[in-house]
Amino acid sequence: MNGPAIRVPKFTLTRLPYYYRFVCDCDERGLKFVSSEEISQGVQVNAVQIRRDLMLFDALGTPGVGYSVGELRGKLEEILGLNNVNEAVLIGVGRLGRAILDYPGFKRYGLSIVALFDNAPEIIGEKIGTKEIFPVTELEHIVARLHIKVGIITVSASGAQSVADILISSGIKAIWNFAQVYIRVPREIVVRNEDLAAGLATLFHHLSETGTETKVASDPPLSTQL
Amino acid sequence: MNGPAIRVPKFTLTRLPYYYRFVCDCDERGLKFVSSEEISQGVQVNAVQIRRDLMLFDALGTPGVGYSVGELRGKLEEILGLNNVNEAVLIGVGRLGRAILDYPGFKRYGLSIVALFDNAPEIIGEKIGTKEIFPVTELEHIVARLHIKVGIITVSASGAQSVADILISSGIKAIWNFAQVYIRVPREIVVRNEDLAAGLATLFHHLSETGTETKVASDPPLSTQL
DNA sequence: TAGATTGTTAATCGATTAACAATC
DNA sequence: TAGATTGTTAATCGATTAACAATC
Repeated sequence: MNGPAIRVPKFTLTRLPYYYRFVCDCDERGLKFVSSEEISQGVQVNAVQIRRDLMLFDALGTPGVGYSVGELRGKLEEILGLNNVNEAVLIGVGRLGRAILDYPGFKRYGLSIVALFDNAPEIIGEKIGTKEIFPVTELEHIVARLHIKVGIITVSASGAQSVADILISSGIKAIWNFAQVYIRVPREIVVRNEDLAAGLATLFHHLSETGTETKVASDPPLSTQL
Repeated sequence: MNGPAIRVPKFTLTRLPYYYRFVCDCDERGLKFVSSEEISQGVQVNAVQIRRDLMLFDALGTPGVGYSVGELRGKLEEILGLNNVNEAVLIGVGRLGRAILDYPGFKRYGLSIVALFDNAPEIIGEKIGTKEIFPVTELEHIVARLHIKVGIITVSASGAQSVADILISSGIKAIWNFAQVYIRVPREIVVRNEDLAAGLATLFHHLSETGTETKVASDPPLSTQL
């Protein structure tokens, strides 16, 4: 499909979603072309960087004109894997789980949460929208049967690893972990440990710096584990 | 207080919260000393990197022994500005706002949300725990009077910039933005744009890569704007 | 054509890691 | 002392930016 196996720089990948969001906005405003300089303004990334990043994926523009908005959008969707619907299960239907369940930003990304799980007997069977909450004992079974590839963990820290283990043994490929612990997984499983508190800490650090020095943090939200 | 104005590498700062979490865990387990190698295991960061990062802040260990858990914890708290209580206001008391309001990870970080704001008449006056929801028209007034330094934006994308503008004009110093837009602020204000969907996108990308190549993403959640 | 903006190479910059003497 | 683990320098690696010819 692609040439000689592109090696994507770690940080390029974290910038792509921002380009994507900006290009979607352009698209919705009806723009046909956009220059790297304009994207640069919108996402706070150097224009050369952007051209270079896009080049890596053969998302090419036209000299003197810029990038076709429609084409670029399509290309980014392809790179980011947004064309296929990504089915997921979510474990832990507390407040955080519920917030994620209707976080507006996911629509664009083709994320579809197809089943919910929790341990608390009093909410099992409850429906949120069209989705029923199942007991965690059903997790392995359902994930395996529906061939779900993504698991979202929103349980407490103490329960996270065991949930992860169940997910892995039922054939999950990627885990998005919001619990306050690092979970350990085999090499072939993709994990993203989302630690909101860590973001907060860096914010506080900047805040505690005195006057002039304060450089502001933005956020290609960064990085990736091996 | 400090010597010749330490210049902290951008990424060092994003790793610190992870060290902190690990060291807290050690502390709670009653450990007195921990080596850079042990921390390395726990947070998935090279041990040399850790020693170097800590060195920058004069968080020194003892050769042959390791780091004093208590001392290191204290030092990290100081660096991350966790000793002073950080008062914040939260604007937008929807599901996301409520989730953040009781996200367990914040306790450690001295974040205290002291007032809530929303526009929806039907929830104004409602109390969440001990905190009342005020109308957004009161925002400027209250922030200024209480000298609040941190604002958390959990409104929809369309409302975010105007909320930010109000916060800024009432003297806020830092903004933690969960809305799906980049907000623009003056240079001296610290912003962290938290885009959960972007995290999702990188997860999907890894997922769509074929077989052997799949290196997993972890996440010193990254980065900082200028 | 002249002006704009691209793709790409080369130069710079910063972050990571390897190596090791110093220290408990 | 011997063993462990540090602090720190030097070497490597990768990411960013400046410069510019090629192209529309």
